[in-house]
Amino acid sequence: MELKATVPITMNGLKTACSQCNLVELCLPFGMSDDELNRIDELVGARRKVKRQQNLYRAGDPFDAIYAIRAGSFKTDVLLEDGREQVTGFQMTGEMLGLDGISTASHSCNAVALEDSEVCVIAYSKLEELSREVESLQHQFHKVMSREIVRDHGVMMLLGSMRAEERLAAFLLNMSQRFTARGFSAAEFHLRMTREEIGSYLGLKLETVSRAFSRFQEEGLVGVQQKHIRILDAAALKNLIQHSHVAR
Amino acid sequence: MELKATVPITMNGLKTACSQCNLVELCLPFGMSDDELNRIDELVGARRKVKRQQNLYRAGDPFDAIYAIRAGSFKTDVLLEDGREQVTGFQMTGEMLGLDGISTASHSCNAVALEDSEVCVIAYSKLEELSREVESLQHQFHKVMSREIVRDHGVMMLLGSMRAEERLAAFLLNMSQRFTARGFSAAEFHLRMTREEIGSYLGLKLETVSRAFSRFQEEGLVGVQQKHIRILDAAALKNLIQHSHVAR
DNA sequence: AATATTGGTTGACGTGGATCAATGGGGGAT
DNA sequence: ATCCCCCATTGATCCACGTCAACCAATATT
Repeated sequence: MELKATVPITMNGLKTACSQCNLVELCLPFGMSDDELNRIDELVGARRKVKRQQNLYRAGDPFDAIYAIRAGSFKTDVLLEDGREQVTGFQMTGEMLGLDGISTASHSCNAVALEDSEVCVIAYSKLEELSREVESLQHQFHKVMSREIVRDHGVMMLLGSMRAEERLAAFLLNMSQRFTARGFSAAEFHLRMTREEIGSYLGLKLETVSRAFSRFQEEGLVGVQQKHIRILDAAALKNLIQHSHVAR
Repeated sequence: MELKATVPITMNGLKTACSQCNLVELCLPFGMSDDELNRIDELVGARRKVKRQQNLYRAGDPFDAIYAIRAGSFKTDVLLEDGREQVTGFQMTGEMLGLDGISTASHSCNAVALEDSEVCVIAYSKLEELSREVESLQHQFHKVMSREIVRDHGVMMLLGSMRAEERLAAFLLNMSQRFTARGFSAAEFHLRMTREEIGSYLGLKLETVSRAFSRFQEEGLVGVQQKHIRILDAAALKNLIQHSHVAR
């Protein structure tokens, strides 16, 4: 899933500037002109590497920065006192992490790397400062937050109104679409999360996820080999979601 | 649930200024100084009345404003093509509606009044403009959006990891807390939504909601008379959520 | 006041997904 | 390269919640 920069590495080592980043089309600076891009180049203070299974931040940590994923992928989750975990999302390159922290100035969930990853650290104070000056940054940031809200509503729909196989179908189509946006195959990809994490995200037990995968395989909708997925009949998956046989 | 303005009505009819509004402590201008309040008085262009069962906006409507609830209450929902409805939230006075629209410049859900209500219309372009000038407005707006994200994660936890009675307990405690914040009784309140709407929000069928209410009543946790609710043992309700007997 | 309509409660029964359990593989660690 | 533990799969059984249905209460309509 690692993306390599297509621009030449500059002399002074690793440049952290957004203007030099090939993820610009997926990330916060989406749609900005070169001029605007130059103005926000100071936004990313540093990069930070996070090893697989390590936390980028934990619930309760003081909030002072948001993060853009430069390479790798993450999950976010919330924990109940009794140990129950709810995965609230999976994030890939170009997506933002940490928006939950603005509300109370401390993070409300955990962010864990699903593989060795790297993020751009965006000091929140600097983001507010710059987005008062750069209109396009302000608007783009608002869009990112709003998109997160819309995405969450979609997950609620999944969790509240869909059956197990519908949930998994929606999940797979969503992953496929996001891989496509990153220039990878829509039909063939590698999941970085376990069946248990998928299950937690979809409100299902890992056995149910596994069985749904097997069923999709039997019916020729997808090819499943552990974490390697091949979408064989995307149309049938879409159909499954909208035309569920059971009235709910 | 109707709140009356405690400030005198000004001569020139209905003043829409935030500085004149008694909901300032719950709403977007929370925590602002008088100076700042005066600067954002132009934010609210108009008020709009919405009758019970009517839409404030629908999914697909072009987005140009967000709304602050002045009086009354709303639900937001998303519909699947096959007719399934997922209620994504219930909103009361001082809370914001329409944030979902920023992302694509068109609304992604429906907002329906649960009773005759009134909202303040905040032109989004003006909000962006003013929040470039007024730092506290900028920050407060970001907090409002972030809070929505955190709330949504809480709902995912509900839907993905909790049992029916836990969900209802969490819902009741949440309602109680929000009524308290508005100066109403924490122990006794009137729900404006039907069992079916509660069920949709909690990912349950209306019969299951009804049975859970009855069970809480039997056990002396709450008094239930249709939509009128009395919380009799809040501690027991809290306990129910964190210490579920079933390991999930 | 009479009637229609919508919303809520309760019972009987069915089922989708959880739980419990056993068995194999793959990939990370060293 | 090898080991071992985590992860995935699959089967058998169970149960929480959904479904179907009847009935009643509350509120709106005339």
